Amino acid sequence: MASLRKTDRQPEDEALVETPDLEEFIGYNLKRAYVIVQADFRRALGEDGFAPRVFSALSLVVQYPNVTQSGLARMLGIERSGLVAIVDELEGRGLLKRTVVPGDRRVQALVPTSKGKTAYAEARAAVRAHEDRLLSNLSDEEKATLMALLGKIRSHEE
Amino acid sequence: MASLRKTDRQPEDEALVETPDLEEFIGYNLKRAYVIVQADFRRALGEDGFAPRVFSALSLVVQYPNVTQSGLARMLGIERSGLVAIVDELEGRGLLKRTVVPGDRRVQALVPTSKGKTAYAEARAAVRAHEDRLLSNLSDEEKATLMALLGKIRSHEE
DNA sequence: GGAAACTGTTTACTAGATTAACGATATGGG
DNA sequence: CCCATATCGTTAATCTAGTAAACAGTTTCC
Repeated sequence: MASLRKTDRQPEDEALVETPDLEEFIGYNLKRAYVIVQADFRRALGEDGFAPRVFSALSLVVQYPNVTQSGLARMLGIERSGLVAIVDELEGRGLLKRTVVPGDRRVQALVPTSKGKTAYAEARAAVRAHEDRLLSNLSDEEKATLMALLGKIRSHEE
Repeated sequence: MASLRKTDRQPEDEALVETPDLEEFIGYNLKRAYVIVQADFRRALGEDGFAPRVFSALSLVVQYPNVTQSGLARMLGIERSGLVAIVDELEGRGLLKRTVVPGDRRVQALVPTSKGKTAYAEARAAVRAHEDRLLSNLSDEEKATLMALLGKIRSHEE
């Protein structure tokens, strides 16, 4: 048999193989693309950098200071129980504070520290660099088109 | 999301952070879109339907009969150890068989049963219906454009 | 002949996320 | 006012998807 080093040969005795069905599905292509982008994101931000979801949370806290955890979870589309660890991490790194809200002792508003704002600005630059590099084979117009089409899918969000 | 107001914008924010907006990142939009499509996939295929990755594996086994597990894992972009459970499930449901390959006693070729081919044809129809419905606000041309753009990202595979 | 590589598998671990429950608090109706 | 109901942040248990490392058996190559 021939060498099977990098690519796997398919049996020649079968009928000629057509284009795989999988490639026709948007969902499959979406996932494969997402995995690539996510892996590159992590690589770009490094070992002790932000995970994508932590970066997203910090971004929203910087953009919407005094947001509550429930509000943040809603924005991120995750359960508020799942947000606790994320906020713990960000608070542990001194990037935000849980603060008391006068008038409602249930909630704790999330406020970015100045260190948090700086860290976010730096991380955002790193993320932009990562996307610019990874997507350098897409023109600005193509990127805008992709955003618009993903937005059409996202229109199914609550 | 749009219902949330920005609060207490401090002057120093402007200096440090221009418009921190998650929506500008391809990765974020990709993930949000992926989550929606995947959730709808599962809803459409039902409680005891295929999970996306199981569907993908079955698809490839039907189209590439006699593929090995290593080859299949490579095609799916996952580790071969992670494929064992998927193949176990498909074999347990009688949809494929692990068969001995004369000439190489290490590998076990994966062959779809006729039940497996039928089940795949039905599942594929269900997945197509799910995508047609979910993406009904995209024209055929837009879907093709989206595929092409995702393909450009996927060109970074391997 | 022997080192290196490959196959399928098990085991252990991680990350991400969900559900259900909880105590504390807030709110609105009667 | 009281009480039912809802909300907030949190913990704990569980689930899924996926990786990494090791393994015995097998094959390839020099």
